Amino acid sequence: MVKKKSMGRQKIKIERIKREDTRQVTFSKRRSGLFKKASEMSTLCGVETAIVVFSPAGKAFSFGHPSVDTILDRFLARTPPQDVSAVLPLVEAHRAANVNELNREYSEVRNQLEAEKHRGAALLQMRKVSQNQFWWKAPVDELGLYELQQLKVSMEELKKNIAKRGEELFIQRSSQSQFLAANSIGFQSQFLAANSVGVVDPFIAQTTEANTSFAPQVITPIASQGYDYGTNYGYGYGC
Amino acid sequence: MVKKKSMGRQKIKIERIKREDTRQVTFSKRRSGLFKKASEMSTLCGVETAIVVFSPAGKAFSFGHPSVDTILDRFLARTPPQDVSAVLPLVEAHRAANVNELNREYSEVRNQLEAEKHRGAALLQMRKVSQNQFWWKAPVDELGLYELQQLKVSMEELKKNIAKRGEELFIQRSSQSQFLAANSIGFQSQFLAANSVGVVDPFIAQTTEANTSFAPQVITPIASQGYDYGTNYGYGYGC
DNA sequence: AACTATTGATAAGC
DNA sequence: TGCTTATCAATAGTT
Repeated sequence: MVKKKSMGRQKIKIERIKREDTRQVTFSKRRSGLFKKASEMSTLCGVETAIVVFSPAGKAFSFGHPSVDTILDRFLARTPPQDVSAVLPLVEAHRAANVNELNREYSEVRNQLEAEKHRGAALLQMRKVSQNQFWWKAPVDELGLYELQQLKVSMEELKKNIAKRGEELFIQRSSQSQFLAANSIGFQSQFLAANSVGVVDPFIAQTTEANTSFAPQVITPIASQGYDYGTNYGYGYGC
Repeated sequence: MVKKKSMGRQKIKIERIKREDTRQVTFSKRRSGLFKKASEMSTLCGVETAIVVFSPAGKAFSFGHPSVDTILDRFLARTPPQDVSAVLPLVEAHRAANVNELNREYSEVRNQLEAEKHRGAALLQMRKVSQNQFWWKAPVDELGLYELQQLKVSMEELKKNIAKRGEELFIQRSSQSQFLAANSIGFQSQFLAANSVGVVDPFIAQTTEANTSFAPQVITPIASQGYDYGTNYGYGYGC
């Protein structure tokens, strides 16, 4: 009989750890692990890396290879005059907000994607598909019997929804329905009439290419070569 | 006898990888892993993290939770500015560059997000739905005419796929098909016939008002509260 | 980009 | 914190 000495590592959900002591321990461990990873990457790949972490208490922890300041200076292109924000806020703040928002959403989405991983192949598949086409174009090949059954049930539901929605739109537009007339198509019953699929009408929504992408590429400043890959870091206080 | 499909991961020495292609691949993988770790740590421990990486080519990659700038500004204790005209262009260009890098860095996930935004509420809704149910249960209410039109076309496709898949499974399991029988679901032709998923004929170009700008967002001020981590050290030459 | 055999990281428990 | 162990997660080498 052997009594296990520990339960070993357990899987955890990526969400704020409630217990304070545990949270602190985890922070310490992971921070260490993160810095180690950064160090390895820097050495292995010949890149320069800087990390800054602020604990809730406002304490700063940092890692830099070769040095935090060197990298941050480069990143921020910090120029002598250290004053900028009094006025640039207008256009600038908006952009900063975008970045902020972008980051937030990145985390959010990634967490969601992470969650989806555990929901089986069907959803994973969906995710891929959603990148290219509309979700309903998802290939059925990966679906198993159970999923197909679900699909069947859901299709019935969907059918009802579509019918309902179709009528809504129909009614909604009937008053000014030049298009409807022009196409001699009504939603009412035809909408779901049998399997026979009607022909798609030529009208197509213009993709508003009023795109919101961010500003076109701005070449990243910089460069400089000749690195020093001596993993030369150590612990120390306040600096 | 089973032939191993790969040697699996091998231990490596932490030193600059010589092969260019391998180094690049490793950089990509580890950078992704590093950012993920940072994201997890931020969430788990409620800390703010920023990472900046410069490739040898001078290309910048960054990660920030909640945002790189917020954190770096704080870290550098940048003082309130006054002289704008001279610096604005520089800073602006930088921000733009940063945004650009963000875009690159999160391309996979963000593209999806972007796509969803451009597509309006429908897909966003889908994303939510995917957390709970199966994608095909996505409500149709949010769909506009254009989407419905797409749906119609896609349903035809889907129908074919389902039929095909259904037959595959049918054949594949015909010998032990109690499952099918028990559920009174036949895939062959019945499957689709029974559901008669014929769809629509929407039309009309609809301006998807999915006007995709990012929601303005105030930069998250730094919180400071709670606990106090004892150790405050930093890696790096700098100091 | 996808796949595994491995190595590496780490949640628990002391 | 530091150590240990059992697991979980990341990833090197291949295809």
